[in-house]
Amino acid sequence: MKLGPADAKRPNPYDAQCPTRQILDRIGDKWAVLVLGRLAEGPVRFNQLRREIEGISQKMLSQTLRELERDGLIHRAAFATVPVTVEYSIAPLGQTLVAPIEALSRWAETHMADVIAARLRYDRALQAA
Amino acid sequence: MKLGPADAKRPNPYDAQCPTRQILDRIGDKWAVLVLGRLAEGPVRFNQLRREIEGISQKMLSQTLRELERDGLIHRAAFATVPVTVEYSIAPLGQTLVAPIEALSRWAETHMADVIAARLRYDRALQAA
DNA sequence: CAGGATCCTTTACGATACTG
DNA sequence: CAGTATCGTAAAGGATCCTG
Repeated sequence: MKLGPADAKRPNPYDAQCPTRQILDRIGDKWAVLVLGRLAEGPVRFNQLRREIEGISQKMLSQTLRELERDGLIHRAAFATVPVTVEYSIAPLGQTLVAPIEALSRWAETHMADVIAARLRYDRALQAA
Repeated sequence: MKLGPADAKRPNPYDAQCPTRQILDRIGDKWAVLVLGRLAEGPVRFNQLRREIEGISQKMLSQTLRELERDGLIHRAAFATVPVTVEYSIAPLGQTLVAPIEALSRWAETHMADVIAARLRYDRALQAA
């Protein structure tokens, strides 16, 4: 994106069609990141995934998987067993997204203490007023 | 975070309190990223910001600014002029967050074409069925 | 100018029930 | 097993009006 003011020459982040915005929307999706993270470790089946990602509803899981697959970030393989078996795995494209996400994770781990301290200061200042 | 399965030894991303999740939530916030990006360019006042970030409502802008300030990512300076003047600027902590966000932006710009192609394939495959 | 308070609509999401 | 469909609630967000 190059963070900056609107500029006709480069993608305008204010535009819903801006690539960065679309990716940010995906990253911002709690479940999408968790699913991608799990699949980065290796292929998993639907219900196994559901068990491992505690708290996700089956609706959100299937919805998240469909969107990730549609974007080419993960791959879905169905086997005609009885009952049917479906295995999800990370796609090459999705693999390339893992590093930037991890960069953000490292920022979070490195600076979270500062953020929390800032919040305490802010809340205390409010209290005083 | 280190994307991976739940593991008692490292922060559990499924936990709402996980630092990574909290940061991801913030980054996922459309307006927060845009505001931070604009402030990275230099200090701006409220209504100027509102004009530059096309499409943001005053409610969302003030709400976003408050959260960013609370997290220590930006700074708010009020001047007792008449009428009052308030200038927002990026804080040192916020500055350190710019790079990881830009990494994500670069990923988006680099791979968006692939994502769009994947979507077309996916949608066409559905159509065929 | 820089917001707070209110209302109202839209969306997200969980829970539940059903199917190939 | 791996989902889809439906429903109801809760939360997000825009529009509008008001104020120091």
